[in-house]
Amino acid sequence: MLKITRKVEYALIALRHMQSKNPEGLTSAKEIATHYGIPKQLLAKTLQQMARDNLIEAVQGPTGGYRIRANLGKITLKDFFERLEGPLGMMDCFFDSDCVQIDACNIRVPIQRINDNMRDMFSKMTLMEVTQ
Amino acid sequence: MLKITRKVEYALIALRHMQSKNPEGLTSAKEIATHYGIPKQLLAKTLQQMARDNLIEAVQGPTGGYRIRANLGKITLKDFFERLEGPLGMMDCFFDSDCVQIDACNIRVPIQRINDNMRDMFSKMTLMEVTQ
DNA sequence: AATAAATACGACAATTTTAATCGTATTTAT
DNA sequence: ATAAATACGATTAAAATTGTCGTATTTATT
Repeated sequence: MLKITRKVEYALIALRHMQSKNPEGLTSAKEIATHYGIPKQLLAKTLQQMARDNLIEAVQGPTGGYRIRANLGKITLKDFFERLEGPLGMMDCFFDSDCVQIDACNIRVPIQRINDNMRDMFSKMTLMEVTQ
Repeated sequence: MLKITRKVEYALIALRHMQSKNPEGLTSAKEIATHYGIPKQLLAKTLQQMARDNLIEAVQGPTGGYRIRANLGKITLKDFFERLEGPLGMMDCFFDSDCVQIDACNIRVPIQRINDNMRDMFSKMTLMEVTQ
């Protein structure tokens, strides 16, 4: 429990890899996948999603690839996680409240408080702290 | 991602329920399961595990049940989570490091730092904060 | 113009993890 | 003796995650 997904993991690996290079240069999905031994297609999808989110920029065609576009020091981990995986909640009922027991439930509010603490923590950390 | 499991959820519901009652009185798994509409057997297992961990006390036989044994104000959420679910880590490689890419991996250390922050946060909260 | 290497992306399959159930044994109040 | 509770290993079911496939598009290079 309380684990990050591979998607987030691969995204962070990719960002950190690009961060360590010339900011103008392009990095292909293949380069990252082979270097870190991770599945290329899955990584590619993650990169594409980050491109849609304007975190990185995609260049097509051969010699194409990706480069970092956003200021990673200004993107909080909370935003990053939520862009890739949706709202951050320790229990599902925080979003889709089709739980029939929601009235009987006695821990929703206290867990919500803990969750707020967690979101708060991730709001105080930036992507830069992971990638630099 | 970053979700708690049903086991932890059911354990918290049970503790909070017992907390609201006479500390000497006993509560059966059945009572909690029917009251909150959760699976009795699974809840029972969770209660049994908490009993083994001396968080609660079990009394067998008819009229048996469980009562809180530990001082919930002295048990941190980190300890609670780890007793029920094992070590708290955002990536599996923190424990079972049979990951072949562990040398190539470029985010283990920074993620470890974030993880430390998370554990820190849960070390500063007690079970009492959820159950009272 | 043809080719090759890259991104783009929906659909599907496989795997893993989580959740729930089953079956049986034990304890003990009535 | 019976019934109602806990105890717990084994198994099944469901859900979520992870990975693959197939095809389309873009574009530098020849």
